[in-house]
Amino acid sequence: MGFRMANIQEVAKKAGVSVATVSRVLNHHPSVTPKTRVKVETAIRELNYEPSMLGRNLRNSESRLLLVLIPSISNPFYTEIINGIQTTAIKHRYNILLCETNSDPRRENIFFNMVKNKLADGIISMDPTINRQKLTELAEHHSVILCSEYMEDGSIPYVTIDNERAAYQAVKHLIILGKKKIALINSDERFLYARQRRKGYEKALREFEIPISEELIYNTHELNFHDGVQAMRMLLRMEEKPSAVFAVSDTLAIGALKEIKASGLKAPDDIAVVGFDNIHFSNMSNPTLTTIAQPMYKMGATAATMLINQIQSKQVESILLDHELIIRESTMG
Amino acid sequence: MGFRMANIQEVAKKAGVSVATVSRVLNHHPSVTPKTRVKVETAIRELNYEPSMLGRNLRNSESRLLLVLIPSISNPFYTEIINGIQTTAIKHRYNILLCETNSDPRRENIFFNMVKNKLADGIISMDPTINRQKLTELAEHHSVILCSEYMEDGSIPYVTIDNERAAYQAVKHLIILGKKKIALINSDERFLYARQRRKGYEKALREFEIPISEELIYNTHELNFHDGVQAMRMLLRMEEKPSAVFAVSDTLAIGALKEIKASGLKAPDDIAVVGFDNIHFSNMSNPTLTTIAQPMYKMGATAATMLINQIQSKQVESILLDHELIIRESTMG
DNA sequence: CTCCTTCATGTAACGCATTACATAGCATAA
DNA sequence: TTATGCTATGTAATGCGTTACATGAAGGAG
Repeated sequence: MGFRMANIQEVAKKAGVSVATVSRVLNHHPSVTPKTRVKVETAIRELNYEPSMLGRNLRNSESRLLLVLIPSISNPFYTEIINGIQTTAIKHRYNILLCETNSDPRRENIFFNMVKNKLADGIISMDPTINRQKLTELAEHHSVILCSEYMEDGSIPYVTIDNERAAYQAVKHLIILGKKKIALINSDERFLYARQRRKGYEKALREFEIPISEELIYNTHELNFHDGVQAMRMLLRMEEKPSAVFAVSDTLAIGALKEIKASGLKAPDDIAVVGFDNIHFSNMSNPTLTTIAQPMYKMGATAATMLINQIQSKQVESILLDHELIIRESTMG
Repeated sequence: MGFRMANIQEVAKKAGVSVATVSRVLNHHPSVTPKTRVKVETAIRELNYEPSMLGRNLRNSESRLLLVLIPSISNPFYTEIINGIQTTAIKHRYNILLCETNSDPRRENIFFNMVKNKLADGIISMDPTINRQKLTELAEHHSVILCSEYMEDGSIPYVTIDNERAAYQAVKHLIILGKKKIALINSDERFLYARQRRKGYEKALREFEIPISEELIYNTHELNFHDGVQAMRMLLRMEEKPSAVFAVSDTLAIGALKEIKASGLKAPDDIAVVGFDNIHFSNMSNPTLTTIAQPMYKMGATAATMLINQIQSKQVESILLDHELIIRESTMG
């Protein structure tokens, strides 16, 4: 594999011009004679030359590459967001690289370094487990945008939804359907969104004067289907079973549905279920899942736009996007 | 954002040594006095210096970054493979970057260039729509491994399963259950795996002297849930409905299941369904899905090992891994 | 005391493209 | 014809780390 591509000097030599002229041809400078241009272009073709991104970045401090940090690609929640990022980036002649951190700090570091070293022009982070301090440090001198998950101090621009209000609406929907004993399957409350959604849950209960019971709140370790099954299993062990469940993610909710069915109960009549995220599969489950839809594509697109603006030294402001409650069979069979 | 990290010369100056010495300290060269080492390390700490990957790559032709090309991250099939790649790569001190091509040739090009330009050390491609010619060209002088999808001419090393045999077993399973009218929901037969799975399907039918009917073969455009629904809908319009379906992907199969249920039929009694891939959700569908499990993690891990070996100029051979038929409710309720 | 070895450290070239500045050449006007 | 301006092109510095080779000093052997 010890192969060297032709470089700019070889092209210059072959074309009988200087490297500067070759560079000018490459960059479509106006001040090149058509005759010279042809000579250079011929040499480029003959040598099969392609300019090195490495040399170019070194000189320009620009790679036109954006990094997108996700904790795990197995979470379908990110799919549409990435779509939005990708499409927007392409439109502005940027490319994106997906970086799966698996919440491993060493890996984070490498990606941060890529930005520091001009291997990438900026980062969109969707990783809630990221090292806040390091990211904040990075953001002092480089372009960083937070997407979906964010930091409350607000020093890094973010785009997200109003988690508290979304959770509030989801739970209110259950209450209006006549459900009183509403369980919450929440994820790890280290995460901001988890704390906010819990707040919304409690707010709805309080508003309708339903007592908040710690027994009805189950915190999972991760967001997998299996965690949902597990959580529901625990909730069904209660003497007086819940009549509704709000799960902070669709994967959890689908797991809960599965367990409800396994225990011989029926959704929504015995237990109604609301999820969160409106992932593709929420429409394929049986029953189909009532859920909160985040404007994921738009969120991604917005994040990308913000990042590109920031790279171009424009002022950017954090944005809250609207969500939507999508009512399906799991609450209104 | 116009910020410059300290570079090696500044560290050298501060420590009162030459850049060479700093570089030696950085690379743990033995020939540095403990005293000098301390001086340099202090300067590094004080300046908050981190070596530039850019300069280093430029010089070393090594980035310790691997590219993983996937057509679309929305396909859960890739999740476990990527896991395997990632874990193996990390073990060898490599990092991976996920590149979603969306089958856009322009984007492919950028990623190919990253390799040509030493921004990455090699590529694992899982994209069946990739430009074969360009990839073959790239592989002449750079490290490339194909994973899951491959090219028959064999000039690029690959790791995959025996698709024909897997399909054969899936269909044989249906036949043994007493099903005679077995439909095939295949994807676009431009793809090698699709042609191979069809071959296996036909082989099983022939072996049991069941006539092959073009009517029972439906080709989808993509692999989405919705394509599966659509395909099943068409198949259910037939006068004599199929009594079993083999779908070449779980997402298609789950779509088919959904449509079967929607039309008032029951799986597996009326129509048995077998999928392919054993994605996470195949265990959550209702009924759970009989499917072919590919050793995805192992496939990824193998691909990564092969790539790293190739980067280190070792000889690598293509590998066929074993698959497994996982029997669940959709064929044996 | 001199010569040679050994080891720590320094010097400078290299990899690649960009671009400010310099220069050559030509054309136009006086 | 000479001076002046303009344009096409070239020269060389720059960004950053690595490493072959050079150099210097110190220590040992004679």
